[in-house]
Amino acid sequence: MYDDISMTRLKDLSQKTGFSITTISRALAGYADVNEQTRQQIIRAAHEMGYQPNEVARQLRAQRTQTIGLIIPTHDHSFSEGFFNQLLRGIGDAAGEARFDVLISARSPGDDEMDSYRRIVGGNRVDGIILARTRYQDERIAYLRKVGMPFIVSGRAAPGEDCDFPYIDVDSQAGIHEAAIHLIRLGHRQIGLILPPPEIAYTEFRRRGYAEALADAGLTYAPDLVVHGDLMRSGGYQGAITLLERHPDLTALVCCNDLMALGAMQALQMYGRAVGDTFGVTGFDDLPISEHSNPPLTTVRQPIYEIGRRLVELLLPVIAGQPLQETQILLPTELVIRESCGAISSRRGA
Amino acid sequence: MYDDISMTRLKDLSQKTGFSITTISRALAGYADVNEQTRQQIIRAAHEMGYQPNEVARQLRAQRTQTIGLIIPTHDHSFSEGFFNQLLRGIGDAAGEARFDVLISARSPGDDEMDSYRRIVGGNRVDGIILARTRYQDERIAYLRKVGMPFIVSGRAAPGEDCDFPYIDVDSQAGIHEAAIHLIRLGHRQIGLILPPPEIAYTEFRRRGYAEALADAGLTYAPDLVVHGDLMRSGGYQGAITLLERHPDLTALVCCNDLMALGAMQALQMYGRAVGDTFGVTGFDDLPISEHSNPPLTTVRQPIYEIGRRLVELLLPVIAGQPLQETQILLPTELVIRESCGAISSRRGA
DNA sequence: TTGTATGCGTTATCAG
DNA sequence: CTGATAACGCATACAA
Repeated sequence: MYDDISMTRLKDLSQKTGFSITTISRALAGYADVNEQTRQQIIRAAHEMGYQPNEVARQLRAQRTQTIGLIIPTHDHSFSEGFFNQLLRGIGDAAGEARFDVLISARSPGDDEMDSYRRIVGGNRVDGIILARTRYQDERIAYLRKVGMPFIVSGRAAPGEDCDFPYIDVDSQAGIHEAAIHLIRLGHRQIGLILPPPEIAYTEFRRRGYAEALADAGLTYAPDLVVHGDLMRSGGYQGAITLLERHPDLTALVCCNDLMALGAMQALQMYGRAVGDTFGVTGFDDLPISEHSNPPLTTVRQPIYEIGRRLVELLLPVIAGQPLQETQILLPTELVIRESCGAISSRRGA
Repeated sequence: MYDDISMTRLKDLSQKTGFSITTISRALAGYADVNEQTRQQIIRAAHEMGYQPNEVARQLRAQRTQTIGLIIPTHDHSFSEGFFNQLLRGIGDAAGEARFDVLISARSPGDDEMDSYRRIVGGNRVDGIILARTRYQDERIAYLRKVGMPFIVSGRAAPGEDCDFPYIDVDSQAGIHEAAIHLIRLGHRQIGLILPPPEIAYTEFRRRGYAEALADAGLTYAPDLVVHGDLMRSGGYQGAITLLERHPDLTALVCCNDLMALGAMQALQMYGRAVGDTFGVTGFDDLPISEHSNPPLTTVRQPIYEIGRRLVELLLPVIAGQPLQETQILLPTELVIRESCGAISSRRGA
């Protein structure tokens, strides 16, 4: 209630200077058809009274918000450590440079996610949306398309689904393929896979990368070597245990993100496996943390920060109504080899 | 330009149903003085046409935005790994539960930070602000106070400055004191300190905690055992090297956040110091990463996520005009002892 | 129970 | 060069 002590409006400037609101507005906006003396007088008054245009009124008037929306499940613990931070940093930087703000809607566990979308998007709070972690039959995408809100997606549609929207994704399939091949080259034959949850669109790409690598090496794909995890440490931990119980002869594990790889390593070490020596583990993402794990994690790097930046750089023209040429971008990954993948033949001291 | 395909307004519902805008508005808002049949008819129409109230118009009308502002330097690399993520997660969760969104303004390197404040705050884009990482003579606080925008601060004013605003902080001084005492008890006498940048308000609290601990143990405070770092790994790395060059007999290092401690450990190990054995290192924050460093970091834990939540919980009543009782909260820290602090006498194999 | 009129603060159109 | 007026979409005081 003790708000707005110094809230100055055009009307106040008008009263102070004696000019009309229109003239004030035009003077401040830099229009040429304002007497230079008048302008100076107005600018001085605006300065004195600490005038700051009401952005909400501007938004209503202009039907533009200079804001990008991002709807994320902050309550999802994988948020706090993993992918989203880096992505947000890239988004924030690029948005800031373009004088855009970022509106974050954090859906709480009980809520319907679509409610957030309807409120933010349908409520005209943003000019465009960045959507992350695509899902099968993603109704968010269907909604955004229906209402015509500019959007860009981090991650393609799942294989076999229509993918006629702008996105940036990395080639998960090739990335996981490379990681699996790396393990195979090191001599591993019993290789488990910890996938993301099945509803996530890229899960199938990663599964395929793994399956292909096995096929390339003449190994058979055993479904019981594959489990799903929750993309957090706990998922990797439990997944590793499950696989270890099923297959005590397991010697390697492909994990579909770094957090799960870290959790898996913990379980493996608890089970007495020598990760980095006789047991191999790979991750995906290359989070900062992964460089400092014990042993340092061999992982499939994706340029998350850069992706965040480019998402914005792609979204802004769409918002401005300029059709893009390059609208679907598939980035390569890079296998970062550290020390978490040993050879199957013990090489300690070799 | 191909926007707003399905943008329905009250006016459209009015045309469709034949009722006035007022009645539509009141029916949808659940007012009792609307004929129940009318209401049903209106609700059905709203549903059919996918009506979603324009939040910007509502904001302008109500002079409230249901939004909390957070202005952060995403370009600051410490953002992506450190304190802010966790804080943001806490803020996001608590805000989401209260149906508030979070507006993030990411100032780019070149910009004047105060411009962001003026635009967001003076522009009425938010109902309240969360301000993090207080500085000396913090002009942001002066500004928020001047314009009467509700705000709450993560971190007190620096010692000796007025601190008549609501905040949540941890007792840095006691925390660092405890860490330093821990090292002293383990036999360390030559203990370095890597502080945050001098302009940060809590820097002096942490310096005092260190100085006090030395005094308690009858050790003298040597200014050349103290350096400032940038709160990132690089700062810890460089700080450790500086101190090591100055004092080759150094056996322990108190670092004012975990990231710097991690960087310092790297430098120390490069210089052949046995961190966790003959050399002791402590951090501050207890980031998830610190549990998994090598060796695992002994650190002063602060409940960052919880702080984020409580910041929102404190801010909301202020926004609602309810004066708070407890307005300045000082939380205790907790020393989490892991393996990065050895005793000065070699105990390898002891 | 419903409708008319007004205003939130801004910008654009148009007339003087 | 300047000003009156309208409109963005919504919600309310007041009238009918």
